[in-house]
Amino acid sequence: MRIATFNVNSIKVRLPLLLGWLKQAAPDVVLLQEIKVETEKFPRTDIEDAGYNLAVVGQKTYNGVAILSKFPMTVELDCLPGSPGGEEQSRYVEAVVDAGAHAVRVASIYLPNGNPVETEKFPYKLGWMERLRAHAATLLRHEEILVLGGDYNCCPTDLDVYDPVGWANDALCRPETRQHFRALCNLGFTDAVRALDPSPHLYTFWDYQAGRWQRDQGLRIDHLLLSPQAADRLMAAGVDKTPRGFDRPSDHTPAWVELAV
DNA sequence: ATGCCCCCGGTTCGGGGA
Repeated sequence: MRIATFNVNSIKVRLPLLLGWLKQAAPDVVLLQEIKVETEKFPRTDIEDAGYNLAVVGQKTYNGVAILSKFPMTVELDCLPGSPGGEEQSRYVEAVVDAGAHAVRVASIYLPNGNPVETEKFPYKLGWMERLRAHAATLLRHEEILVLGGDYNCCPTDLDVYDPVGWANDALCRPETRQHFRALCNLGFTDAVRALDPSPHLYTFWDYQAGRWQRDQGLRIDHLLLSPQAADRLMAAGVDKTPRGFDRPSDHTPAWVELAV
C-alpha cells in the first residue's frame, strides 16, 4: 500500500495537477492539506471518478484537510481531540482504511504555522502539537498500523533547511517546535522518509518567491510518522519532486511511503 | 533591509502563507 501526503494549496486551483498526478503516481491513499474550500464545495465527483473514496473536512478560504482512499474507509475523527473552546480551524481528519487482510489507520494533519513567534500564533501552534502528542499516545495503545501524515510546519533538524541560520528564529525551526516534534516521535513513531534517506536537500516545500525552487532552497516540513506496526512493514519512502515542477504548482510536493500491506 | 509569489474574497487591496 502506497500512502502519500500532499499540501495542495487550494484544491480548486490544483485539481488538474492533482488528477494528473493521481493517474501517474497511483497512490492507494492520499492525505491532502490546505484544500481551502468548504466541505460541500469540494470537487467530489472528479476525485471519485479517479477511483477514490473521500473524507473531507473543509472550511472557507483557509486550511482544510481530506483523505483519498482506493479502499473503503471509515471516518473516525473530524478534529483533533482536546481543543479548549471547540475546533474552529479544519486541520485534522482521521480514518480507518480497510485493505482486506489489514486495517490501516491514517490521519491527515495540517499543523499551524505559528508565525510570527512573538504573537499568540506561536503558543497556539505549540498547544496544538501538545494535543497531537496526547492523541497520538492514545492511538499507539491500539497497536495498529498507523500513519500520521501531513504538513507539520516543522523542520526537525538543520539538515531539513536550506539556510538554518537564517531560519533559526522562525516558528518552523524554533527549538520549542523541534522539541514538540521530537516528543511526538519519541512516543514510538518513525519519520519514514528520513529513516530511509539521510541525505540533505530532501525538501518538500519551496517558497514561490526568490527562485527558491530553481535554486533548490527548500524545507522538509511534510512528514509521514509511522507506528511501530507500520514501521515494521516499511518497504520504501521518498519525496516525489515532479509535481513541484509542473505549471501552476503547489509550493509543496508529495512525500510517500510504501507499506507491505 | 525588504520584498520577491501565490491564493482567497470580492475588488484593484489586505490577510495569510512559510
